[in-house]
Amino acid sequence: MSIQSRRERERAEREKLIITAARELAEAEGWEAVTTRRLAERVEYSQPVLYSHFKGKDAIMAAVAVEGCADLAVELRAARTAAPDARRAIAGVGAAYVAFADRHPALYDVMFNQAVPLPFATPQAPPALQAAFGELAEAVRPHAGDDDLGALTETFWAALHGLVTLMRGGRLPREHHELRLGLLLARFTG
Amino acid sequence: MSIQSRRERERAEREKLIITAARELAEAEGWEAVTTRRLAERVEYSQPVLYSHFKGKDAIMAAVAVEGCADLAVELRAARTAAPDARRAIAGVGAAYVAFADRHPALYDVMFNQAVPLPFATPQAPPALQAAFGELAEAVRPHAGDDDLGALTETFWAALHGLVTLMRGGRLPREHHELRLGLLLARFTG
DNA sequence: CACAAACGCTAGCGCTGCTAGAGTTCCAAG
DNA sequence: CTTGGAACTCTAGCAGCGCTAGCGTTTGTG
Repeated sequence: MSIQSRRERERAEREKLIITAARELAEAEGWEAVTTRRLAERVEYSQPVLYSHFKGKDAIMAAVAVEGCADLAVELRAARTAAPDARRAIAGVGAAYVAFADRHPALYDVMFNQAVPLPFATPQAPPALQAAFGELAEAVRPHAGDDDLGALTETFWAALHGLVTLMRGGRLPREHHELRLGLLLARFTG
Repeated sequence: MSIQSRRERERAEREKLIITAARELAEAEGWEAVTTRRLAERVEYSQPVLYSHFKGKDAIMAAVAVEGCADLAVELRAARTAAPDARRAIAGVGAAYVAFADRHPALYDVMFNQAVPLPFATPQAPPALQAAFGELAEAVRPHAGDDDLGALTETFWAALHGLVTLMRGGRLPREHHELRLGLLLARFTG
Protein backbone atom coordinates (compact mmCIF):
# COMPACT_ATOMS: atom_id res chain seq x y z
CA MET A 1 0.00 0.00 0.00
CA SER A 2 2.74 2.41 0.99
CA ILE A 3 4.77 1.77 -2.12
CA GLN A 4 1.85 2.32 -4.38
CA SER A 5 0.88 5.50 -2.60
CA ARG A 6 4.43 6.79 -2.83
CA ARG A 7 4.36 6.21 -6.57
CA GLU A 8 1.08 7.99 -6.90
CA ARG A 9 2.41 10.89 -4.88
CA GLU A 10 5.52 11.11 -7.07
CA ARG A 11 3.39 11.01 -10.17
CA ALA A 12 1.25 13.84 -8.87
CA GLU A 13 4.34 15.85 -8.04
CA ARG A 14 5.72 15.36 -11.53
CA GLU A 15 2.41 16.37 -13.03
CA LYS A 16 2.46 19.53 -10.99
CA LEU A 17 6.03 20.09 -12.13
CA ILE A 18 4.97 19.87 -15.77
CA ILE A 19 2.14 22.33 -15.28
CA THR A 20 4.36 24.79 -13.47
CA ALA A 21 7.08 24.53 -16.09
CA ALA A 22 4.57 25.07 -18.88
CA ARG A 23 3.17 28.09 -17.13
CA GLU A 24 6.59 29.62 -16.46
CA LEU A 25 7.72 29.03 -20.02
CA ALA A 26 4.53 30.53 -21.40
CA GLU A 27 4.61 33.55 -19.15
CA ALA A 28 8.27 34.15 -19.96
CA GLU A 29 8.22 33.63 -23.73
CA GLY A 30 4.63 33.12 -24.84
CA TRP A 31 2.80 29.96 -25.76
CA GLU A 32 4.43 29.68 -29.17
CA ALA A 33 7.67 29.01 -27.28
CA VAL A 34 6.10 26.17 -25.31
CA THR A 35 6.88 23.11 -27.38
CA THR A 36 6.69 19.59 -26.05
CA ARG A 37 10.44 19.24 -26.57
CA ARG A 38 11.37 22.35 -24.62
CA LEU A 39 8.91 21.45 -21.92
CA ALA A 40 10.30 17.94 -21.63
CA GLU A 41 13.83 19.29 -21.42
CA ARG A 42 12.78 21.71 -18.74
CA VAL A 43 11.28 19.05 -16.48
CA GLU A 44 14.24 16.76 -17.29
CA TYR A 45 12.17 13.97 -18.73
CA SER A 46 11.68 12.76 -22.27
CA GLN A 47 8.81 13.90 -24.43
CA PRO A 48 6.63 10.77 -24.11
CA VAL A 49 6.46 11.25 -20.34
CA LEU A 50 4.30 14.30 -20.95
CA TYR A 51 1.82 12.10 -22.77
CA SER A 52 1.58 9.67 -19.87
CA HIS A 53 0.19 12.58 -17.81
CA PHE A 54 -1.76 14.55 -20.39
CA LYS A 55 -3.56 13.57 -23.54
CA GLY A 56 -1.73 16.24 -25.48
CA LYS A 57 -0.39 19.74 -25.41
CA ASP A 58 -3.94 21.08 -25.25
CA ALA A 59 -4.57 19.26 -22.00
CA ILE A 60 -1.43 20.78 -20.47
CA MET A 61 -2.62 24.23 -21.50
CA ALA A 62 -6.01 23.49 -19.98
CA ALA A 63 -4.38 22.57 -16.68
CA VAL A 64 -2.47 25.85 -16.70
CA ALA A 65 -5.70 27.68 -17.47
CA VAL A 66 -7.38 26.19 -14.42
CA GLU A 67 -4.49 27.33 -12.24
CA GLY A 68 -4.87 30.80 -13.70
CA CYS A 69 -8.58 30.86 -12.90
CA ALA A 70 -7.84 30.15 -9.26
CA ASP A 71 -5.31 32.97 -9.13
CA LEU A 72 -7.73 35.35 -10.79
CA ALA A 73 -10.51 34.46 -8.37
CA VAL A 74 -8.25 35.24 -5.42
CA GLU A 75 -7.28 38.63 -6.81
CA LEU A 76 -10.85 39.57 -7.68
CA ARG A 77 -12.03 38.62 -4.23
CA ALA A 78 -9.30 40.69 -2.59
CA ALA A 79 -10.24 43.69 -4.71
CA ARG A 80 -13.93 43.33 -3.96
CA THR A 81 -13.68 42.84 -0.22
CA ALA A 82 -11.21 45.70 0.12
CA ALA A 83 -13.65 48.20 -1.38
CA PRO A 84 -15.58 50.44 1.03
CA ASP A 85 -18.78 50.61 -1.03
CA ALA A 86 -20.57 48.98 -3.94
CA ARG A 87 -19.49 51.55 -6.48
CA ARG A 88 -15.81 51.23 -5.64
CA ALA A 89 -16.22 47.46 -5.44
CA ILE A 90 -17.19 47.03 -9.08
CA ALA A 91 -14.55 49.56 -10.11
CA GLY A 92 -11.90 47.78 -8.08
CA VAL A 93 -12.87 44.37 -9.44
CA GLY A 94 -12.81 45.70 -12.99
CA ALA A 95 -9.40 47.24 -12.46
CA ALA A 96 -8.11 44.06 -10.83
CA TYR A 97 -9.37 42.01 -13.78
CA VAL A 98 -7.61 44.24 -16.27
CA ALA A 99 -4.45 44.33 -14.18
CA PHE A 100 -4.39 40.54 -14.02
CA ALA A 101 -4.67 40.28 -17.79
CA ASP A 102 -1.93 42.86 -18.16
CA ARG A 103 0.44 41.13 -15.74
CA HIS A 104 -0.19 37.62 -17.09
CA PRO A 105 -0.88 37.94 -20.81
CA ALA A 106 -0.02 34.34 -21.67
CA LEU A 107 -2.01 33.00 -18.76
CA TYR A 108 -4.99 35.16 -19.67
CA ASP A 109 -4.72 33.99 -23.25
CA VAL A 110 -5.04 30.34 -22.43
CA MET A 111 -7.82 31.02 -19.94
CA PHE A 112 -10.09 33.06 -22.17
CA ASN A 113 -8.76 33.32 -25.70
CA GLN A 114 -7.29 30.11 -26.93
CA ALA A 115 -9.29 26.99 -27.66
CA VAL A 116 -8.67 24.53 -24.85
CA PRO A 117 -10.56 21.34 -23.98
CA LEU A 118 -12.33 22.65 -20.88
CA PRO A 119 -16.02 22.83 -20.03
CA PHE A 120 -16.86 26.48 -19.46
CA ALA A 121 -20.43 27.61 -19.40
CA THR A 122 -21.75 24.50 -17.67
CA PRO A 123 -22.01 23.17 -14.13
CA GLN A 124 -18.99 20.95 -15.00
CA ALA A 125 -16.82 24.03 -15.34
CA PRO A 126 -13.75 24.09 -13.08
CA PRO A 127 -14.68 25.36 -9.59
CA ALA A 128 -11.88 27.94 -9.84
CA LEU A 129 -13.52 29.42 -12.93
CA GLN A 130 -16.91 29.48 -11.24
CA ALA A 131 -15.33 31.19 -8.26
CA ALA A 132 -13.85 33.91 -10.47
CA PHE A 133 -17.19 34.44 -12.17
CA GLY A 134 -18.86 34.51 -8.78
CA GLU A 135 -16.63 37.36 -7.67
CA LEU A 136 -17.61 39.33 -10.74
CA ALA A 137 -21.25 38.61 -10.03
CA GLU A 138 -21.01 39.79 -6.43
CA ALA A 139 -19.45 43.03 -7.59
CA VAL A 140 -22.17 43.52 -10.19
CA ARG A 141 -25.08 42.52 -7.95
CA PRO A 142 -25.64 45.89 -6.23
CA HIS A 143 -25.96 47.55 -9.66
CA ALA A 144 -28.17 44.99 -11.33
CA GLY A 145 -31.52 46.44 -10.39
CA ASP A 146 -34.23 44.32 -11.99
CA ASP A 147 -31.91 42.90 -14.60
CA ASP A 148 -30.91 39.24 -14.62
CA LEU A 149 -27.72 39.08 -12.55
CA GLY A 150 -26.15 36.22 -14.47
CA ALA A 151 -26.64 37.76 -17.87
CA LEU A 152 -25.57 41.19 -16.66
CA THR A 153 -22.40 39.76 -15.13
CA GLU A 154 -21.67 37.95 -18.37
CA THR A 155 -22.10 41.21 -20.24
CA PHE A 156 -19.81 43.10 -17.88
CA TRP A 157 -17.25 40.34 -18.12
CA ALA A 158 -17.45 40.39 -21.91
CA ALA A 159 -16.86 44.13 -21.96
CA LEU A 160 -13.77 43.82 -19.78
CA HIS A 161 -12.57 40.93 -21.90
CA GLY A 162 -13.06 42.92 -25.07
CA LEU A 163 -11.14 45.89 -23.73
CA VAL A 164 -8.29 43.67 -22.64
CA THR A 165 -7.94 41.60 -25.78
CA LEU A 166 -8.43 44.37 -28.31
CA MET A 167 -5.87 46.48 -26.52
CA ARG A 168 -3.29 43.74 -26.36
CA GLY A 169 -3.86 42.87 -30.00
CA GLY A 170 -3.00 46.47 -30.84
CA ARG A 171 -6.56 47.16 -31.98
CA LEU A 172 -7.18 49.82 -29.34
CA PRO A 173 -4.79 52.63 -28.38
CA ARG A 174 -3.35 52.07 -24.93
CA GLU A 175 -3.56 55.74 -23.98
CA HIS A 176 -7.36 55.76 -23.81
CA HIS A 177 -7.48 52.72 -21.60
CA GLU A 178 -8.34 54.36 -18.28
CA LEU A 179 -10.87 56.56 -20.03
CA ARG A 180 -12.58 53.57 -21.61
CA LEU A 181 -12.67 51.68 -18.34
CA GLY A 182 -14.22 54.72 -16.67
CA LEU A 183 -16.88 54.99 -19.37
CA LEU A 184 -17.70 51.32 -19.03
CA LEU A 185 -18.09 51.55 -15.27
CA ALA A 186 -20.25 54.65 -15.60
CA ARG A 187 -22.56 52.72 -17.91
CA PHE A 188 -22.76 49.82 -15.46
CA THR A 189 -23.27 51.77 -12.27
CA GLY A 190 -26.10 53.90 -13.59
CA MET B 1 4.76 49.19 -72.07
CA SER B 2 1.80 46.99 -72.85
CA ILE B 3 3.66 43.78 -72.12
CA GLN B 4 4.83 45.00 -68.77
CA SER B 5 1.37 46.20 -67.83
CA ARG B 6 -0.10 42.89 -68.83
CA ARG B 7 2.35 41.13 -66.55
CA GLU B 8 1.53 43.43 -63.71
CA ARG B 9 -2.15 42.83 -64.25
CA GLU B 10 -1.68 39.08 -64.26
CA ARG B 11 0.36 39.33 -61.10
CA ALA B 12 -2.38 41.33 -59.43
CA GLU B 13 -4.96 38.79 -60.51
CA ARG B 14 -2.92 35.96 -59.10
CA GLU B 15 -2.48 37.82 -55.85
CA LYS B 16 -6.22 38.31 -55.62
CA LEU B 17 -6.62 34.61 -56.39
CA ILE B 18 -4.37 33.69 -53.47
CA ILE B 19 -6.27 35.94 -51.08
CA THR B 20 -9.61 34.57 -52.17
CA ALA B 21 -8.43 30.98 -51.92
CA ALA B 22 -7.03 31.61 -48.44
CA ARG B 23 -10.28 33.18 -47.35
CA GLU B 24 -12.42 30.39 -48.76
CA LEU B 25 -10.25 27.72 -47.21
CA ALA B 26 -10.28 29.47 -43.84
CA GLU B 27 -14.02 30.05 -43.87
CA ALA B 28 -14.65 26.45 -44.86
CA GLU B 29 -12.23 24.67 -42.55
CA GLY B 30 -10.68 27.21 -40.21
CA TRP B 31 -7.26 28.82 -40.27
CA GLU B 32 -5.51 25.76 -38.93
CA ALA B 33 -6.41 24.08 -42.22
CA VAL B 34 -4.85 26.89 -44.24
CA THR B 35 -1.31 25.66 -44.83
CA THR B 36 0.97 27.07 -47.48
CA ARG B 37 1.00 23.71 -49.19
CA ARG B 38 -2.77 23.39 -49.39
CA LEU B 39 -3.09 26.98 -50.46
CA ALA B 40 -0.50 26.53 -53.20
CA GLU B 41 -2.26 23.42 -54.43
CA ARG B 42 -5.55 25.27 -54.46
CA VAL B 43 -4.29 28.12 -56.65
CA GLU B 44 -2.40 25.58 -58.77
CA TYR B 45 1.04 27.05 -58.21
CA SER B 46 3.96 25.85 -56.15
CA GLN B 47 4.55 27.01 -52.61
CA PRO B 48 7.34 29.53 -53.35
CA VAL B 49 5.01 31.51 -55.59
CA LEU B 50 3.09 32.55 -52.48
CA TYR B 51 6.26 34.09 -51.11
CA SER B 52 6.81 36.17 -54.24
CA HIS B 53 3.52 37.90 -53.43
CA PHE B 54 3.52 37.91 -49.63
CA LYS B 55 6.25 37.99 -47.06
CA GLY B 56 4.76 35.01 -45.29
CA LYS B 57 1.58 33.33 -44.20
CA ASP B 58 0.93 36.19 -41.79
CA ALA B 59 0.86 38.68 -44.64
CA ILE B 60 -1.69 36.57 -46.51
CA MET B 61 -3.86 36.49 -43.41
CA ALA B 62 -3.51 40.24 -43.07
CA ALA B 63 -4.71 40.71 -46.65
CA VAL B 64 -7.74 38.55 -45.90
CA ALA B 65 -8.37 40.58 -42.77
CA VAL B 66 -8.44 43.82 -44.76
CA GLU B 67 -10.99 42.30 -47.13
CA GLY B 68 -13.08 41.31 -44.15
CA CYS B 69 -12.97 44.84 -42.74
CA ALA B 70 -14.37 46.20 -45.99
CA ASP B 71 -17.20 43.68 -45.91
CA LEU B 72 -17.97 44.48 -42.31
CA ALA B 73 -18.03 48.21 -42.98
CA VAL B 74 -20.58 47.70 -45.76
CA GLU B 75 -22.86 45.63 -43.54
CA LEU B 76 -22.64 48.03 -40.62
CA ARG B 77 -23.44 50.97 -42.87
CA ALA B 78 -26.44 49.17 -44.30
CA ALA B 79 -27.73 48.39 -40.83
CA ARG B 80 -27.23 51.94 -39.62
CA THR B 81 -28.82 53.73 -42.55
CA ALA B 82 -31.79 51.38 -42.58
CA ALA B 83 -32.73 52.25 -39.01
CA PRO B 84 -35.54 54.75 -38.49
CA ASP B 85 -34.09 56.36 -35.36
CA ALA B 86 -30.94 56.61 -33.29
CA ARG B 87 -31.97 53.97 -30.78
CA ARG B 88 -32.71 51.39 -33.40
CA ALA B 89 -29.57 52.43 -35.29
CA ILE B 90 -27.17 51.41 -32.53
CA ALA B 91 -29.20 48.27 -31.88
CA GLY B 92 -29.15 47.39 -35.57
CA VAL B 93 -25.44 48.04 -35.91
CA GLY B 94 -24.72 45.94 -32.82
CA ALA B 95 -26.84 43.10 -34.15
CA ALA B 96 -25.20 43.37 -37.57
CA TYR B 97 -21.76 43.24 -35.97
CA VAL B 98 -22.61 40.12 -34.03
CA ALA B 99 -24.26 38.53 -37.04
CA PHE B 100 -21.17 39.16 -39.15
CA ALA B 101 -18.94 37.50 -36.57
CA ASP B 102 -21.35 34.60 -36.39
CA ARG B 103 -21.54 34.13 -40.14
CA HIS B 104 -17.79 34.51 -40.73
CA PRO B 105 -16.00 33.14 -37.66
CA ALA B 106 -12.65 32.57 -39.36
CA LEU B 107 -12.74 35.95 -41.03
CA TYR B 108 -13.62 37.63 -37.75
CA ASP B 109 -10.82 35.77 -36.05
CA VAL B 110 -8.13 37.05 -38.34
CA MET B 111 -9.55 40.55 -38.25
CA PHE B 112 -9.77 40.99 -34.50
CA ASN B 113 -8.36 38.01 -32.66
CA GLN B 114 -5.23 36.67 -34.22
CA ALA B 115 -1.94 38.49 -34.32
CA VAL B 116 -1.43 39.81 -37.83
CA PRO B 117 1.08 42.37 -39.10
CA LEU B 118 -1.37 45.22 -39.61
CA PRO B 119 -1.39 48.74 -38.18
CA PHE B 120 -4.60 49.13 -36.23
CA ALA B 121 -5.02 51.99 -33.83
CA THR B 122 -3.11 54.51 -35.96
CA PRO B 123 -3.79 56.76 -38.96
CA GLN B 124 -1.96 54.13 -41.04
CA ALA B 125 -4.69 51.62 -40.34
CA PRO B 126 -6.40 50.21 -43.43
CA PRO B 127 -9.14 52.56 -44.69
CA ALA B 128 -11.59 49.67 -44.63
CA LEU B 129 -10.98 49.24 -40.92
CA GLN B 130 -11.37 52.93 -40.28
CA ALA B 131 -14.59 52.85 -42.24
CA ALA B 132 -15.97 50.05 -40.11
CA PHE B 133 -15.01 51.88 -36.93
CA GLY B 134 -16.56 55.04 -38.35
CA GLU B 135 -19.88 53.26 -38.78
CA LEU B 136 -19.81 52.18 -35.17
CA ALA B 137 -18.98 55.75 -34.13
CA GLU B 138 -21.89 57.19 -36.11
CA ALA B 139 -24.24 54.75 -34.45
CA VAL B 140 -22.88 55.63 -31.01
CA ARG B 141 -22.75 59.41 -31.53
CA PRO B 142 -26.37 60.20 -30.68
CA HIS B 143 -25.95 58.43 -27.34
CA ALA B 144 -22.58 59.85 -26.37
CA GLY B 145 -23.77 62.91 -24.50
CA ASP B 146 -20.75 64.71 -23.12
CA ASP B 147 -18.55 61.64 -23.28
CA ASP B 148 -15.62 61.38 -25.67
CA LEU B 149 -17.06 59.79 -28.82
CA GLY B 150 -13.89 57.95 -29.79
CA ALA B 151 -13.35 56.36 -26.42
CA LEU B 152 -17.03 55.52 -26.03
CA THR B 153 -17.11 53.88 -29.45
CA GLU B 154 -14.04 51.89 -28.56
CA THR B 155 -15.74 50.76 -25.38
CA PHE B 156 -18.92 49.75 -27.20
CA TRP B 157 -16.86 47.93 -29.79
CA ALA B 158 -14.91 46.12 -27.07
CA ALA B 159 -18.11 44.99 -25.41
CA LEU B 160 -19.47 43.58 -28.67
CA HIS B 161 -16.13 41.94 -29.33
CA GLY B 162 -16.08 40.39 -25.90
CA LEU B 163 -19.58 38.99 -26.27
CA VAL B 164 -18.72 37.51 -29.64
CA THR B 165 -15.40 35.94 -28.74
CA LEU B 166 -16.35 34.58 -25.33
CA MET B 167 -19.44 33.03 -26.81
CA ARG B 168 -17.60 31.39 -29.66
CA GLY B 169 -14.92 30.11 -27.33
CA GLY B 170 -17.66 28.38 -25.36
CA ARG B 171 -17.09 30.67 -22.38
CA LEU B 172 -20.61 32.12 -22.48
CA PRO B 173 -23.82 30.16 -22.91
CA ARG B 174 -25.38 30.81 -26.31
CA GLU B 175 -28.90 30.88 -24.94
CA HIS B 176 -28.45 34.16 -23.08
CA HIS B 177 -27.01 35.90 -26.09
CA GLU B 178 -29.96 38.06 -27.06
CA LEU B 179 -30.51 38.94 -23.42
CA ARG B 180 -26.91 40.04 -22.99
CA LEU B 181 -27.01 42.11 -26.16
CA GLY B 182 -30.16 43.79 -24.94
CA LEU B 183 -28.60 44.58 -21.56
CA LEU B 184 -25.56 46.06 -23.27
CA LEU B 185 -27.64 48.26 -25.52
CA ALA B 186 -29.73 49.41 -22.59
CA ARG B 187 -26.57 50.49 -20.79
CA PHE B 188 -25.35 52.40 -23.84
CA THR B 189 -28.57 54.15 -24.74
CA GLY B 190 -29.25 55.46 -21.28
C1' DC C 1 19.36 34.12 -83.73
C1' DA C 2 21.81 34.64 -79.22
C1' DC C 3 21.54 36.34 -74.90
C1' DA C 4 19.94 37.86 -70.41
C1' DA C 5 16.58 38.51 -67.23
C1' DA C 6 12.42 37.07 -65.11
C1' DC C 7 10.06 33.36 -63.31
C1' DG C 8 8.32 28.98 -61.21
C1' DC C 9 9.79 24.68 -59.97
C1' DT C 10 11.99 20.70 -57.08
C1' DA C 11 14.12 19.58 -53.09
C1' DG C 12 15.31 20.27 -48.57
C1' DC C 13 16.08 22.61 -43.74
C1' DG C 14 14.76 22.84 -39.04
C1' DC C 15 10.94 22.72 -36.57
C1' DT C 16 6.17 20.94 -34.70
C1' DG C 17 2.88 17.41 -31.99
C1' DC C 18 2.74 12.86 -31.28
C1' DT C 19 3.76 7.56 -30.95
C1' DA C 20 5.67 2.74 -31.72
C1' DG C 21 8.61 -0.30 -29.81
C1' DA C 22 12.85 -1.38 -27.44
C1' DG C 23 15.21 -1.43 -23.14
C1' DT C 24 15.49 -0.84 -18.19
C1' DT C 25 14.08 -0.74 -13.50
C1' DC C 26 11.55 -2.40 -9.74
C1' DC C 27 8.47 -5.17 -6.90
C1' DA C 28 6.54 -9.64 -5.58
C1' DA C 29 6.07 -14.51 -5.57
C1' DG C 30 8.50 -19.04 -5.31
C1' DC D 1 18.01 -15.21 -3.00
C1' DT D 2 16.47 -15.77 -7.35
C1' DT D 3 13.39 -15.08 -11.07
C1' DG D 4 9.30 -13.66 -13.73
C1' DG D 5 6.49 -10.00 -15.00
C1' DA D 6 4.64 -5.62 -14.73
C1' DA D 7 5.50 -0.75 -14.78
C1' DC D 8 7.97 2.68 -16.75
C1' DT D 9 11.07 5.73 -19.60
C1' DC D 10 13.81 6.08 -23.35
C1' DT D 11 15.42 6.49 -28.42
C1' DA D 12 14.00 7.01 -32.86
C1' DG D 13 10.90 8.18 -36.17
C1' DC D 14 6.36 9.78 -38.75
C1' DA D 15 3.81 13.17 -41.11
C1' DG D 16 3.22 17.75 -41.46
C1' DC D 17 4.50 22.78 -40.74
C1' DG D 18 6.61 27.62 -42.60
C1' DC D 19 10.02 28.91 -45.39
C1' DT D 20 14.09 29.17 -48.91
C1' DA D 21 18.25 28.00 -51.84
C1' DG D 22 19.27 27.13 -56.27
C1' DC D 23 18.39 25.00 -60.67
C1' DG D 24 15.96 24.99 -65.18
C1' DT D 25 12.74 26.89 -68.26
C1' DT D 26 10.38 30.35 -70.46
C1' DT D 27 10.13 34.95 -72.42
C1' DG D 28 11.12 39.33 -74.48
C1' DT D 29 15.06 42.03 -76.38
C1' DG D 30 19.11 43.70 -78.99
